[in-house]
Amino acid sequence: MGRGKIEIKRIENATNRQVTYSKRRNGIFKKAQELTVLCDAKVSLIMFSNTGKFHEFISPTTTTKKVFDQYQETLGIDLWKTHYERMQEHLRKLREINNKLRRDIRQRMGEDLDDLSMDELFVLEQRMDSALELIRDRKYHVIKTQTETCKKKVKNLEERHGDLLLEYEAKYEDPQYGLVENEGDYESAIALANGASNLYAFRLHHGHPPTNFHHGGGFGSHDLRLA
Amino acid sequence: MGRGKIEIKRIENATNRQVTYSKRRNGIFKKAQELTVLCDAKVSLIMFSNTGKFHEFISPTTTTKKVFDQYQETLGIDLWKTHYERMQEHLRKLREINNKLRRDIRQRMGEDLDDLSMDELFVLEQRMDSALELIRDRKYHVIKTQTETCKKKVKNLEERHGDLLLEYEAKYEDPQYGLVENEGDYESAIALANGASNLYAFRLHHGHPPTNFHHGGGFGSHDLRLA
DNA sequence: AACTATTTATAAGA
DNA sequence: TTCTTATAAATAGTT
Repeated sequence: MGRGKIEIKRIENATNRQVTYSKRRNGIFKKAQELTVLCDAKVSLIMFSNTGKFHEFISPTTTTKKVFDQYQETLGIDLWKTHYERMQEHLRKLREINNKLRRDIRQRMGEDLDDLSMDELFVLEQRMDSALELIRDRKYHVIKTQTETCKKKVKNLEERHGDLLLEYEAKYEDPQYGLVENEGDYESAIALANGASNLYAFRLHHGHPPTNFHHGGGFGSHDLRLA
Repeated sequence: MGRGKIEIKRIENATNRQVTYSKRRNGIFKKAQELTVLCDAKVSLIMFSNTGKFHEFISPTTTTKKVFDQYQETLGIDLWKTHYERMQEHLRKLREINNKLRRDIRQRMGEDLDDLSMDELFVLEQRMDSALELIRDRKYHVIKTQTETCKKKVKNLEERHGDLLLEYEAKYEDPQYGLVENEGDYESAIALANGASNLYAFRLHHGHPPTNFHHGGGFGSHDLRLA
């Protein structure tokens, strides 16, 4: 339809091809639009020119996604099936591992034991026992560390206390110091009082490490923590 | 283009609409085909009639999936993004839970304890201890059940042995039974011998339930199982 | 589905 | 690209 009939084969002249593409693209879009209206149809028309330029027509009554979904539904296929399936499989495996881990934990909590054989029960018991030993070791280590830290602090305080005490007594015994200077030491005196209090509290236990800290006696001693 | 000009609006007559749809569909498909060839373009044309009938044209140089992928790539969107994201989020959560479960198990195995506070260590120890008690209870229950089953079997065998013994002795003492009939009892005699052997083995323990079966002494007794 | 008068699309040229 | 226009193609209404 034009000044001359043309053969339907690739237009070799690039400019010509581009012009024809532009004209016919408009033509086919118009046709798609008319079809949509006249026949109440849903049309999706997507085109990429040989230079990669993109154009599309979509009936106003729908969306491209809907057309894609309906396309796949109609043909009973899923173009992204493998991708989905890989994810689904991954999810399934994770859930499975999850359940196994949960079961393991339940058994370590003493539940869900009915399916275990004698052998499995023995193994579980031994593992629990050695784990418990490790946990107790760790606990005693933490306690020991805390105790030592505490001792060092106290020792430090004792030394500072002794120094202060000496200084304080020296000042009291020496009449050349008036009250004015002593007032500036008010906070030091407070600190001194607190230090002495802590010191006394500690000395109650001094030289008597609580028996609870020894292996085998710690169970149920939750409220005895030092911190 | 036809005998008369028509207004571009929905054709109310269903038959007419259907005929027009059919004619124009062919027209637009032909146009798409020509565009594909003349301009070396890629065209995807998907149509659903108002009755839901599906038709498509796709340039032979491509596939519908490729067009969909290229469509999304060109527009920089992912039409199934939310779907994917939901799955990804699901996967992420599962992995997270998984890691927590693994950490819990490691701690129940006495590993990974460095980050635990004193309080947490106490709680863990107590939980492990009570779980261990449950596991031991279960183990002793299983052992007890097995022992009782074994006892019943032995008692049963003892009774059958006694009966056989009586029958056997009766036959020996009674000269009216010849050797021919005794030969038929060969297998019974074997069974008897085995039964007696089992019985003897059992009688070694009889009346002395192993102390290991009692609560508190079972640890390390893995090789003592009866089965 | 085929026909055909008429409208529409478009090839070539400007 | 857009406009023009001669001509090819599509198709509405009819058979």
